[in-house]
Amino acid sequence: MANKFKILHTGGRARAGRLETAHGVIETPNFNPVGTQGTVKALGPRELKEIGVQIILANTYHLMLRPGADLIEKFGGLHKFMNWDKPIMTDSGGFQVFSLGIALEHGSSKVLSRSKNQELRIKHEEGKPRLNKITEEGVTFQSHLDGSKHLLTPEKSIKIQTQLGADLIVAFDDHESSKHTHNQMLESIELTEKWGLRSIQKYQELCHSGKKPLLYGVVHGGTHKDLRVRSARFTDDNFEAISIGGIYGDHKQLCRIIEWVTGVVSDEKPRHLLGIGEVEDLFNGIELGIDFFDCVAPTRRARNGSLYISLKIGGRKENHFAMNIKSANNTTSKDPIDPDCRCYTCLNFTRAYLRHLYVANEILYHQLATYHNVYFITKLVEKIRESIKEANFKKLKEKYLGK
RNA sequence: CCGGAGGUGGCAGAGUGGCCAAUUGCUCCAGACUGUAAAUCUGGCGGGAUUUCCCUACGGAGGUUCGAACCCUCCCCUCCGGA
Repeated sequence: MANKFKILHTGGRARAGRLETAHGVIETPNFNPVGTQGTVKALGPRELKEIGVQIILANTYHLMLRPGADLIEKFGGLHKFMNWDKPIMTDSGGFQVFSLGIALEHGSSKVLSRSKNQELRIKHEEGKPRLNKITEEGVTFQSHLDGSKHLLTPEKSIKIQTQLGADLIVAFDDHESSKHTHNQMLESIELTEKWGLRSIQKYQELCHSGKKPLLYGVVHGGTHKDLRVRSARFTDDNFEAISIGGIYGDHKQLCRIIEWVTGVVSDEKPRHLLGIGEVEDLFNGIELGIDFFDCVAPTRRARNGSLYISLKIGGRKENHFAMNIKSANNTTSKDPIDPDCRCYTCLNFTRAYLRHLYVANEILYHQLATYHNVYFITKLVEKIRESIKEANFKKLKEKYLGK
């Protein structure tokens, strides 16, 4: 039977288990590399399997706009389209639709701080702000590709996700920034709840076979404890799987939010922390009972020259366990990125060569760098999984993060 | 040798009397990155004190001027064309 989640080991709130899906088993805790557009940037399925990646995350928003859900369905679903026969999770598109428009108005730090100039330029060119409109029905937004207008609703999101054939899907949720008042946040989670119920309804309408996907509800509530708890209870009451979204703030804030949610939610349901996946957060999240993570960190960091390194050569939370391949001191380095790493990149290439590839803008850099980072995170989570089985988690965490 | 063009910060290349320590691009240096509009973005890039500051600088040496990268004279060098 599909979608069977089983916890096999626990240690405090931390747990290790397995989730069965139509496309195979995922061992938990696990990390989903992000493959927004039906590809983990710079890595093919062959490399992903070689690394040991068990699941990837793709995105409803991007795929509905290009190449379109109907087209992918005609190819037999996303698995066949991209030639990946292991589990796929799709995001609902809620986050993108939010970050592409609403963020501009409300000033979401997560989105705005990084693309302010770009946003402003586009705003100027079009002569009007790109605001997305939220109504009870759904979100009207403009495509980032051609400016065309679209309406995304819970029903549409679920429909698209089933067309794509994902194993794990996410209910369509509303997003508010961390700066919102308690009242505004309350309104937001009420909308998320309504949309959640409509997502469930559509899901039940479309999925009845034994191969039906697992539907995650999304817990929101910003940094307000009562709202997070309320949202968590609602999600637990109505969904078979729990995801936590709308995460803002520092690592400690993040811990608080996770703690509130995992303290309320049923133990036997899988829990996914949306969009989070720096090393420090993986340890903290797992300690507090998270089973799944997805994050662009390893892939994006790789492309931007930030490569993960182990404790032995200076990896620590302050530097996000990463070094910068661009640094001048790598120019003549005959060392690999990380002497302890057994990945293809580290076994075969020097820092000097990788730096050269980066500086020369060569495609191979992206392949080798992304391979390393995804490998690093995948193996780290593997190690964490083992540590839970062997009741060593606390020790391992202390080794990485200190006391 | 004659004619023509030109010599600006690591490179290319603006500026042609004060708002120039000098536009811009590249290189270079550093940093950021958490449900990917991201092979992106931000900052620095003569030296020193390190709020409006000082010094050395636009091939070299003089000169004109209150003031010159910018005008004049001579010298050196590069490129193109002709002998």
